[in-house]
Amino acid sequence: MTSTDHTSTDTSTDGGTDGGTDGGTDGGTDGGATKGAAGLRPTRQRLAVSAAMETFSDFRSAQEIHQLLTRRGDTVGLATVYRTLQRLADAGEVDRVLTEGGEAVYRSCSTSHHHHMVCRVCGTTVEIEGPEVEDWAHRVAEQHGFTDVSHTLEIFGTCTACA
Amino acid sequence: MTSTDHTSTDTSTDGGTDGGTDGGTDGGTDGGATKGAAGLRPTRQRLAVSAAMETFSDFRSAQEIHQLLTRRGDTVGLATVYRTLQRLADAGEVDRVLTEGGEAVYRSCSTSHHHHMVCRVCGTTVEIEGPEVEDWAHRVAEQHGFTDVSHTLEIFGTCTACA
DNA sequence: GCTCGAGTTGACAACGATTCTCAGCACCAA
DNA sequence: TTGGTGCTGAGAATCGTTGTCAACTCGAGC
Repeated sequence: MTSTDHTSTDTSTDGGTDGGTDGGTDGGTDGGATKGAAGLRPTRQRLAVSAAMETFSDFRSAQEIHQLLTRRGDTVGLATVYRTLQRLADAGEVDRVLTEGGEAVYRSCSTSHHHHMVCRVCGTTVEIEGPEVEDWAHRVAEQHGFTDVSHTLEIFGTCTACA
Repeated sequence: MTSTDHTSTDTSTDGGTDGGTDGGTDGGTDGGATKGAAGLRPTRQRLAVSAAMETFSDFRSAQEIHQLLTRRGDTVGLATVYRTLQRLADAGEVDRVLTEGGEAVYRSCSTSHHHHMVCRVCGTTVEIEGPEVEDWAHRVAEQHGFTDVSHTLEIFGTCTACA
């Protein structure tokens, strides 16, 4: 998994996929998907996905979240789940990270810059701040002449419950 | 992209996919794919892939490497490229990391524990060691009661040539 | 209330990276 | 030569994700 860098001003380099379904219909406004920003509607589906994100603290895949919604009686199309999660991630309200197999998983998170420490057995996830790491990353980048620097970091281990 | 943690003793959690093509025919021996270890043969294809890995220093996808091989006149099947790269990665001879889109990319690397600083424009990659980060990660993990700790870290920026 | 335009949905189709399948090949020891 | 094991690769299959588009929803303006 890769942690999400909330302070990064990275724009996605996957132009081919990020044009996506919503590309043509977006007003281009950056706002929270559920916050009534111009052009964005708080639809039942979006509210349901947002609410579902608050019910777990580990990382879940879009399909898992879709199933969770169905079990809650909040039927939302899978494509809509993906879209909504992408919106939430773009808005910094959820973290999107990748499993080792390349699958995207999501988790509600705080908006400050942080990293994740994840139990490799049960998935329990702890948010961690690391000023030392920020300092180090920027220092190292300067040494090599890199500018506009961002980073991702993830810690794995076995939590006390699973040890 | 996610950096590879060479000192990690993680075993893959993707049981479904890692049984793979080679599962049935492997002797189960862990050795360098090109090093004549018991049960593993230095086939033309494996040698070609290994040699190709030494011709570039940025991260390349399996398909890019496949094309590179073809252009060199070393025709190797795509499935074989994937398999061989997986072998090399398992042996710690190449780094396998994921792009933001979830695609696996590979690069020849040193076997010591290191991280990558990658130019987001041209892909130039610099290997970096970070003892401070190791210390920090272990300290933080201890604070939260995590054991058997590993981590991934990647730095992105714009290199001097692209700035 | 009606119309229109913009936003959005969702089932199904499509995509693309990756892995599986299996007949056939390669190699080596007996 | 035989038998066993390792390996290949083209095409099939897999799977997470995204595209498509008809239909729906909503709100502004008349």
